Formats: sequence, structure tokens, C-alpha cells
Amino acid sequence: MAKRNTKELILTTSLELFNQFGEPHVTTNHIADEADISPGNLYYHFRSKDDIVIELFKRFLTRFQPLVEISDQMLLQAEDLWFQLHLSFELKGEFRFLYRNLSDLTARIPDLDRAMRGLLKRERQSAWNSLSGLEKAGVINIDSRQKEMLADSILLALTYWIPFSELFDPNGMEDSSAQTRAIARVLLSVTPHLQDPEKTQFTDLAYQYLSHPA
Amino acid sequence: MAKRNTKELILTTSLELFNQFGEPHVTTNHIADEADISPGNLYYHFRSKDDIVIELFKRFLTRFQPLVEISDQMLLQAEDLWFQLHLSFELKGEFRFLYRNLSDLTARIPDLDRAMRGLLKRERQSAWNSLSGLEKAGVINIDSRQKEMLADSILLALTYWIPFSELFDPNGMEDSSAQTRAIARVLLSVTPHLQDPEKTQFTDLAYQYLSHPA
DNA sequence: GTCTATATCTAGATAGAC
DNA sequence: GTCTATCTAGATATAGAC
Repeated sequence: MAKRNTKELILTTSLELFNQFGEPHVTTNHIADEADISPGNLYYHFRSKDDIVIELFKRFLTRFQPLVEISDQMLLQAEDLWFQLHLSFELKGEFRFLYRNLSDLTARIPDLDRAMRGLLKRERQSAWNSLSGLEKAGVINIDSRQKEMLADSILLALTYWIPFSELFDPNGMEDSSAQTRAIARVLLSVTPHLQDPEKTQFTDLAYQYLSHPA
Repeated sequence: MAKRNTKELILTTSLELFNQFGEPHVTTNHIADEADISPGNLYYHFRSKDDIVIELFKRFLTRFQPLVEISDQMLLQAEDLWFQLHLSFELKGEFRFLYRNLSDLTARIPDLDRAMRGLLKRERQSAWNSLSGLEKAGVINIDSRQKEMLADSILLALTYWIPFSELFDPNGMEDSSAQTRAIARVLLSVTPHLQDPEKTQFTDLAYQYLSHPA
């Protein structure tokens, strides 16, 4: 019991510090200090700093996995799409340090690189599936190349909205406006391809949340 | 003359290494070694490693500046837009290390942070101007909120296409296909808002380049 | 499991001769 | 301007007592 507590403590402390200061600027001493344990104790529970990052990533992955298992029949309503994006963005925000230094982390940690690439692949697939669903429902009108490029655009926005938002408002991830704007951007990248009445529905929903963030 | 040569040598060597290995993984010793000079000599020409980064960024900025001075009357033809994007993406590719570790660099180097934020602001403005131009020409049909969100989406793509491309193909910045796809993504995010015949013109151009990269 | 003390290593940066 | 030699700081990680 006590065993688990310290390990958890290290993880939650690390996550907080990584998110706040950026993973490269947080040292193991810093973590130990903040968690009120000794550096030696930290290394009793984790082999290395990278190990902490990997463990945090695993936690993220476990919770994120269900959110990217999207068939082509799940997200046909604007509200469903919004809600799914909301859940996924919320979770990414909780682990935002991962997305702030993505290139660096993947370059440094091969395990993370593999896992992240797999995740991105599945995320792209789920974006593609969502578009397919709208297509089958006769709601969207789009040729296959455009569909692929759109899925890529969505994936890009899904992957980099966090550092992008922080560029303009470094501490802005605390409130939810950055998140809301990011979701709206994704939705509004799809709406131009839609037919009415769905086009208006999706657009209005995006505007509604932009005005009154959930 | 000899003075200038060594300084330039350090800069070009640094740029190459930064682009290849990522700025955080390149040490000053590494640079000196590759440039066949001593570490001490490097520090005769530059106060610090950050100084090298800043100088490289200045060079980038000097060349990039003209490319973001875009009025609302400049880019009305698909070819013009494509060409402008091509020049700008090409240059960013030359200095891609800046865009790979953006969050880190701006967090570490206040001067770079300020300059980069200014640049992004102007880039967003120029995206907005381009859309305004199309609007005045009666080619695009878009309300003002959607226009703002679209400008943001474009800016996001303009800023993160490099690390995004590298996620899928780590050494893929050598050939131009990543760049071509990135430009096509931007163009194709605008086309759904266009009226024919421009809609078809823009779309066809994007597809054409995707099939036969310039 | 936890601590203190310390080893190791590396990177950035400086001093002083030539 | 350039070199060799070296300093310093800070970070990861380990050893060994409790």
C-alpha cells in the first residue's frame, strides 16, 4: 500500500511539473523535492526519468484508447462529434506535456515513438471513419483524395492544438477556451463539405460553444 | 574576411546539425568538431549556443519577412497562392529545426519568443488578407467568424506541418513530398468555401501538384 | 522503502598561450 | 583568430546506512 502510494505520488507530481514547466526543464531532483521525497527514493521506484515519462504515457494511452475506437456509424450527429472531441481534447490537455515536446520525446524514447505513431495511425483511421460515416449517411460530399487530405488536416489539428494555443497564451491551458476554439476549428473544417440541414446544424453548434464554452 | 568566414562556417554547420539531429541534441563541441575548429574558437565568435540559434533565426526572419507581407490584392490566382506557399514552405524547411522544437526554444529564449509571436501574428494577418482578397473578388463565400477560424487553421498548418510530416517519415524532409502534401492541405482547406469556376481551378491545381510534385 | 551522500558524466563556457 | 586545457554547474543515477 505504502509502496503504491509513493509511486503514484511521483507520477502525479511529475505530471504536474511536466505540464507546468515543460518536461525538459523538470529534473528528477525537482520532482523529488516537490514530492517531498529523496532523489534516491525516486530512483528506487523508477529506473530513469524516461521511465516516468513512459509510465505516464501508458496511463494516457489506457484512457485514450477507447476514445479512438470509432466506427463509421458512431458519430453522425453534431452533438456526438462534439462530445467525442471534447472528451479527447480534455484528456490530451491533462497530459499536455506529451504534445508540447512531441518531436523531442519521440526522438529520445524509442518505445514512446513506436506507441505514439501507432496511436496517430489509429487516430487518423478514426477521423477517416467518421468522415465515411457521414458519407454513407449522404450528409457529406467529398471525393476520396480530398477525404484523405481532410483526415490529415484534422489529425494535424488534433495533434498540435496544444502547443499552438500556448504560443498565443502561454498559460491559457488552464481555462477551457483554447480547447473550445480547437474543437470548433476541427468541426468547422468539416462543415464546408456538408449538405444542409446538417451543415447549418454543425456550424451553429460550433458557434454556440464558441460563444458559451461548456 | 577570415573573420566572417569562421562565423559563417559555424552558422551553416550549426544549421545543418540542428536540422539533422534536432537542436537539443547538438552540443557546441559537436558543432566545433564538425566545423573543424576548436570549442574555444566557437566561443570567440558566439557568446553562447542560444546566440547561434538567435542569429540563425534572424537570418530566417530576414528572408521570410517579405513573404508574409501580403495585401488583399496579391493572391487571387490559384497559381499565385501556390507559388507563395511554395516559397514560404521551402524556406521553413531550410530552417526546420526552429519549427521542430518551437515550444522549447520560445520557452528558453525570450528574444526568440517575442520575435516568433510577432511573426505568427503577421502570418495570420497575411492569411486573413488573402481570404479577404478572395472575398472582395466575389470568389469566396464565408462569414466573419468562419473566416477567423479558417485563418487560424491555416496558421496552425503553416506552423506545424514540419514536425507533423516528420512524425510519419522522420527523414522525409529531404525530398519535397512532405512539403507538397502540406501545401495541398492548406489549399484544400480553402477550396470548399470557393465558388466555381475558382473552386475547380484551385482543387485541380492542388491535385496536379500532388500527383507530380514540382 | 527511504534516506544521505556521492559518483559520474556531460554540456556550456572561460583562461591564457600562441 | 585560434588553440589547448580546464572550470563549473547541473543532471542522472548509484551505494550503502537505516
